[in-house]
Amino acid sequence: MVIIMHIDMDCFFAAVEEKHNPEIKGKPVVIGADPKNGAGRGVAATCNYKAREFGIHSAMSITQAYKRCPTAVFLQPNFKRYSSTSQRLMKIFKSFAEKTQQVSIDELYLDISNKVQNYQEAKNYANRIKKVVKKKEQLNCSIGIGPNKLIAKIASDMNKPDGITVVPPEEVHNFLSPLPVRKLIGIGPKTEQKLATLNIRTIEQLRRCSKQTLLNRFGVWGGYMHNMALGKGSTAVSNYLKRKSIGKQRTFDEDTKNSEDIVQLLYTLAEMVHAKLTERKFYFKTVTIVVRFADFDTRTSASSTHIATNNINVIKESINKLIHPYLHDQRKMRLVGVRLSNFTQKQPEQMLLC
DNA sequence: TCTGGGGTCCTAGGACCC
DNA sequence: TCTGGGGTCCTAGGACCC
Repeated sequence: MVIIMHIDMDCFFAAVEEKHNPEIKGKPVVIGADPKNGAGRGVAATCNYKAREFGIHSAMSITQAYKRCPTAVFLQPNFKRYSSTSQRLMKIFKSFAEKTQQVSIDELYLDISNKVQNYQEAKNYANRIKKVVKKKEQLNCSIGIGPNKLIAKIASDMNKPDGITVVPPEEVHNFLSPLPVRKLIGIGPKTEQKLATLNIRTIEQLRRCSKQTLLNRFGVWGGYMHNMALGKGSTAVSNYLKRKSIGKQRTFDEDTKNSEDIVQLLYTLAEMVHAKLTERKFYFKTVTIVVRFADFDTRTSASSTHIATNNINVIKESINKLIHPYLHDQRKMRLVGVRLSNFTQKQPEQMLLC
């Protein structure tokens, strides 16, 4: 019997800050952009449950969050702190299963099929994991257990914070049926809206819809959605993940039309991206720049070299070439970014000088 | 009114090759 | 003048996730 577990830390960034800074415990805490007394740009990355009582949530604009609770503790994210905590946590989790798959800084799957006999034992196993995490790191997590990754993932979200939700195979249908389609991975606001026009709002309604209807409306993705509604999901728990791209983007403090500032920022981003590239000993073929105008219209433009390289000058030359048409746009720019992709790890063959 | 930054995956069209 | 089909690579945009 396959038993998959999904572990998700509760309000991870905020919890790490509270642990590091005990005097803010019990207060609403928002991690994200600097609110600058209500004039800040950007969004809240996460917040604790106390802040949620004020209606603050992640991805909310930081000025909105500030309006809802000006007295909250606003902190800028300290990624070094989060990633070192994450590394220690992952080490703990990985000691509980041979097959694990980390999906983000605070989330992972465990295949515990060979660790427990049944779902009751799986629940006890989850309790043991939580105890160790609480003792070693003073942090809470929520755990979902099910016959595949999809069910485990949805389950872990059901009893937050500090919860355990177990969904044995025979309960999968009842578990999923009443939930909104939005709970399924990959169904976001757009797909939710399109499904609503077919009168499909719950997972049960999605399951009862004919597969052919979904295939006609959404293509292969429709068939995949139908499978999810039936509770089918992948059980492959593997850590193998190849980096596909490395990028950096930055929002200007104020929208600008100043070409020098724009190119300067792109060069700075290029250097940061290049540093990451060399750290990983990668060679790239494609440079993509992204430009967001003040009206949020976002454009990307890419160019590729025939042979992979790790030369920073290639990045800068591509930037010069790609940014040029956008500098003549009437609108001010809000954000620019640089992304490298199409990687090889081997040194590209030397070009023959002839 | 305002909307960050790091990513992945998919689609669709065009160029080009055989 | 009209004309195929398969494959690969590149580019642009969109949807989604944490």
